[in-house]
Amino acid sequence: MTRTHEWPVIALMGPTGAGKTACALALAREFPLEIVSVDSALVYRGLDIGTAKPDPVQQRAVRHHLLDICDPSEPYSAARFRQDAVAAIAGIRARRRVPLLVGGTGLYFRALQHGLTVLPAADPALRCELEATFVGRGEHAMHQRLQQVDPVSAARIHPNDPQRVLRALEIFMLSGRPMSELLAVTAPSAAPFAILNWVIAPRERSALHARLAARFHAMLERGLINEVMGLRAQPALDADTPAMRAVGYRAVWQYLSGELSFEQMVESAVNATRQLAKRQYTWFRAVTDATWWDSEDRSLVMNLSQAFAEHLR
RNA sequence: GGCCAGGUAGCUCAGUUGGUAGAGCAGCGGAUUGAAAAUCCGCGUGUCGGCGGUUCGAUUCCGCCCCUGGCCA
Repeated sequence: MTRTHEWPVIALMGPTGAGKTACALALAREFPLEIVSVDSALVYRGLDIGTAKPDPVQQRAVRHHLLDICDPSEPYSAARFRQDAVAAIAGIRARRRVPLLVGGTGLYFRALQHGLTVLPAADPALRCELEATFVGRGEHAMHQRLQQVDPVSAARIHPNDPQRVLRALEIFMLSGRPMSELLAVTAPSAAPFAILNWVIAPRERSALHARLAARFHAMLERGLINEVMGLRAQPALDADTPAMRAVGYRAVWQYLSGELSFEQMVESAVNATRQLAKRQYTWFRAVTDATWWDSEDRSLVMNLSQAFAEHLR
């Protein structure tokens, strides 16, 4: 147990609804684990039911990190995640415990494992300013501006992708240098430890679909609408706040403001969940060194703990 | 039973003055560097309800039948 810090960190990734939490808790009964959440929605305080956040009982059973660390009115980021995760893992190892990364946010896994280029941080005020400058100046005005200052990025980023166009322009405004140049000159630094990638997912994604619909109905029964009503009552939150665009929350918000009927809300939320799962598969399939575990396999937990024991040896 | 309106992609519908059809949504594949549960890109063969008839050619016109909805009995 004294050489804990030398073991590679296991990353348990999987699409929403694949049963990551249950697996992690089962492993924690056998090994001295602490869990580091890799999830862009679980960081927000007050988003509990709709994010399927581990409940208080589960959180008492195993120590969890990176849950409820951010107010929903302020945006979290991949860069903050990387810092927070590295710090959390260092702390766990200092306690001579074993860290386990668990989550479904592909960008965060990548940012942690392969690092991020040093770039200027997001600047909300500048973003507002840029939005205001280009509004009403044509569909692709901002992209055309980017074309002038950073043609390489402009060629890579589709004109219809406002988020990335804005970010590239923001980087140029803040640093005076094109994003493409910064990416080219500085290599991102990899994680200060080895990571072993495990993916838990049904072999056939369609196996998830029925379960995701049932799970959303269960969330409604557990009070999801009340949870969103509480969030809507916070003056700092609106429909465009990143946290309120999370799967389920956006649809319930629209339902509460009368844009969707109840049936439309349910349909929209369940569709969004399926689409999220699909995008997660795309991320995980791109992890070339990952070991895939079939979440439908009855002996999954047994197999996982066997493999886990091997790696701790 | 009679009349009317419909039956086209998984769903909601458009369309073809006769040359075998296309949107939205869903679905599928992909991208992803401080918003990522976000944002974006790409992918459309389907007995055009069935059977006959007219025609070089019918999803389109005609006839009969079946189904759905409405109105009348």
